Amino acid sequence: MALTGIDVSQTASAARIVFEALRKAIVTGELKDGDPLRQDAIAQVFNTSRIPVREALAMLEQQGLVRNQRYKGAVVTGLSIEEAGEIFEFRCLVEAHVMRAAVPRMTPEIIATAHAICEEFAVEQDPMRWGDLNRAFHGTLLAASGLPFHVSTLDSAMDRLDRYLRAQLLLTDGQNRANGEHRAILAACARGDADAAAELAVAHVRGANAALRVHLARIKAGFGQS
Amino acid sequence: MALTGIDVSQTASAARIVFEALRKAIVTGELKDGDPLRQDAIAQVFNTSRIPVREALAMLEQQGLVRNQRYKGAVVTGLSIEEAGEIFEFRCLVEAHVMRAAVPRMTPEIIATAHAICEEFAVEQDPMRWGDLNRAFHGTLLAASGLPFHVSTLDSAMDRLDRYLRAQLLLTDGQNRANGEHRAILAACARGDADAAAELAVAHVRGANAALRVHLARIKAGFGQS
DNA sequence: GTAACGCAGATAGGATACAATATACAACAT
DNA sequence: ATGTTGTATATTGTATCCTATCTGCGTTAC
Repeated sequence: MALTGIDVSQTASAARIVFEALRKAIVTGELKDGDPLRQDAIAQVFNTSRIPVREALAMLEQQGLVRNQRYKGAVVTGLSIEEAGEIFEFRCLVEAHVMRAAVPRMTPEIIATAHAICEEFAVEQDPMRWGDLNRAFHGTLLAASGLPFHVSTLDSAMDRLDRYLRAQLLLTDGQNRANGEHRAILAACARGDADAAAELAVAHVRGANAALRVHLARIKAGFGQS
Repeated sequence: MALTGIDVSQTASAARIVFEALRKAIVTGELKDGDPLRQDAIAQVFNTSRIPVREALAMLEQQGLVRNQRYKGAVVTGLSIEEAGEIFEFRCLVEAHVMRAAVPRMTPEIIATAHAICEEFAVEQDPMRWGDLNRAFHGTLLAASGLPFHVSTLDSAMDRLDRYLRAQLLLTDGQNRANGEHRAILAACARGDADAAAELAVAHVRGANAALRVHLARIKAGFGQS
């Protein structure tokens, strides 16, 4: 028996595929706040029936990405400035803790991987990929912590914030700033300075929040309208 | 038109009812780790079809309370000692932060409500209600923080831990200990000492974790078997 | 003219029916 | 006896159909 095969049982159900696709579309901002999600339309896109779509919407609601109103349908949930601010503070709190736990456990391989992502981020031309690379960078470092519950909670928080972060990266000097801060965090990790890495991570998150507030305030004041 | 009525549109869908009922059954320990959840059986219990049941199971999976395996069905997820320990530490981290934010915002009414729950907890005979009262106590204080995302995250963490806490309350001197610690926390809140309240809350959570570890270790060693 | 009413189309919720897959067990070959 | 294979049954995944509810627009009463 020298036969190599892939685990067929892992083939995802339609519901899971739809869930992941919708999740990504919401997180990246492809689907915007308040956009209605029509079961029929989604079912057609994925060439399936509405049953798996409904399961996907139920899951998205649990993640806080969608609001479901009986007999009215699902819409993408937005965030107020206040809500976004709270979630940023949550990230600061938890990410600092996780980073402190992660630094002493980082192998040279992890540092190298993060470094590669960092460099790719710096030279990437396509703004659509910045968000992905940003999350990959943070995810790589945090995963070393061995604290999967904390990390998954941060992931969930990031899902709520990511569209706003992506928008902010595009419209300001965000990419450069993020790039510099990522390098500083990585350097602290590489020299094993957990406290510095945690502090830099917090500053990084707070900076993004501040930039975002300015950006949203401008839009609200009518400057950002197209 | 002096007619008062309730918002009929809030009548929950079958999926939501099933979700809440299963969630409560899992959280309270009525459904135990590894118990299989048969769609047909659940549908019969709630006198509905399998469609809403499947949506409920999808939601429970997002909450981490259930694991769904394609064509095999859903089972209640258990927690290893390590996983439970991590979630306890998460609670310590977040609850301390939320408590610090909550104390300066606590009104006399909130203190009074928490006090009433505390006293009810002390004299309650039915062990099945201890868990509910414990959560109500913590929830009342934390809600004052005005940090709904943090609080909902803590709630989700509690959902994962609660069955173990309830079991531990039953088998040790847990109720007395919890009761004393609750009163100490409440006293700190009442005198506006946020730092003390946060520290006491952390000690309270860590104590529960320690008691639980001892309890689980005993079971593992064969002492706790019936 | 305005506001209430009613109807029609659109859309979500749910039940039933069918397909796909897993599991247990019996029959069979060795 | 043991291991393999076929088959029956249980269970999950999905499609289709029906029902309940919402929404928008035209009608009508005042």
